[in-house]
Amino acid sequence: MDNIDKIFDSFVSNNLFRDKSVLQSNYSPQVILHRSQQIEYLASILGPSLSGDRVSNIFLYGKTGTGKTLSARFLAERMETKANLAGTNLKFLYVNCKSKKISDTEYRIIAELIKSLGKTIPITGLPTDVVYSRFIDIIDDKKQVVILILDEIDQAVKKISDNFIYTLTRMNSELKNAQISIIGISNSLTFMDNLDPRVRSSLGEEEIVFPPYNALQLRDILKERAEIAFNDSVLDEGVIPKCAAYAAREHGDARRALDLLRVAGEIAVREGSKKINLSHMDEANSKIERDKMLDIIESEPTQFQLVLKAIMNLDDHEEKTIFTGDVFNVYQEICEKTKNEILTQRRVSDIIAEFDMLGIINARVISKGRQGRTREIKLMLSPNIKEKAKEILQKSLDL
DNA sequence: GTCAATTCACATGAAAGAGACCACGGTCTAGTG
DNA sequence: CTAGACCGTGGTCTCTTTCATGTGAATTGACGA
Repeated sequence: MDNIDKIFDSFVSNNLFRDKSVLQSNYSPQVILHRSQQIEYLASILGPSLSGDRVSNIFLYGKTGTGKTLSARFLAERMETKANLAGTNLKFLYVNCKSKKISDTEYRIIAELIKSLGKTIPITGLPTDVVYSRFIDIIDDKKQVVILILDEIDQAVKKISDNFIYTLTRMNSELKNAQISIIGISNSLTFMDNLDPRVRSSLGEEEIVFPPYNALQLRDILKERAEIAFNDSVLDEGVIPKCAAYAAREHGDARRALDLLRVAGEIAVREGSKKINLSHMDEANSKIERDKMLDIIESEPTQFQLVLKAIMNLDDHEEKTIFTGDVFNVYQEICEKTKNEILTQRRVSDIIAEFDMLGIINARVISKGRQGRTREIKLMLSPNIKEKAKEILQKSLDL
């Protein structure tokens, strides 16, 4: 009882946060710091759309958390209001190709686009070309300029194929009244290189690079947001610089920096502390790291967890490096014990590759001469995460 | 000793099947006037 | 007569399996010095 009261009290009387939403990633600030160059350039390219002209397709790229999405949406909003005043039909459609809902299929991306136009379409069940033509119909309904913002477009292309973009860029030729342009946003800098040349030239009519923020710029951003988010003088000296430094190490990811600050705040509130200090920061940093991993592990399907379990068992017992064959054997044992279906080696091999992508393990393809070719696997979880991960696996596999 | 062929133990690709899902459209049922 | 429940259809999606082909170096064995 008392404890619960205490917990509640710490929330009620918490005078650290003024407005926490400012630190959430979907918050869009009034001003965007250190991006004026990019934004102005973008604006100058998009400008003609205000008078109803088609504008070049644009390709934005930069690492995560460099303000690509933010800048694009910021400008989209401003331009839409401007267009309203001027009486031009200008529409921005924003789609994140990576979000779970979309789950990276051509069909759903179009479906999402249609939905954001206010029309609906079955989530599945229609042939893809029908969806396209319906999309075209809707857009071509009246004279307007439509600008598609395709966020994380590299993900879409990886899962689907690049002729998806090609179709989109070619769509203009089928439109009679409307004009369509594309803003592609990508995290990967090399994304453009392995595209079909036709797509590359049509998508990349203009390119804007978003360089990572350096520690100083991050500091400015953090300071600005922190002033709104926190009450006065709750941040210890050095918290923001440290936060900026952490994030700068992670290739200048501003989103990460803001998360860090928010979590540090939350930890401080929970502790009932009056201030946020450096130790909160450190804790926040490891918590974010840990949560991310554990979340991934927990949400993984059963078979993936079984394979991971096999890898962890091997990692526990043996000092020597782990190979695919070993994993598969242990995996089979575990499956028999837990009465799970046993997948083929082929599939397990893919699963291991996916773990590699997730950063849970580090796998390297090596050739051992006569002993064949295999992956050399190393578990990349730090000890305390590993323990937690074990618990999660126990829970979700045994019962 | 040297060099090419062999061979291992998988990696990597392609294709195709199983099972789940979902809107659509038609049919059936029950409730309403 | 109409709204809602219920089914079959046609399509997609994801997860797997099956079949095929690729691969890099340790090993082998033939060859020549």
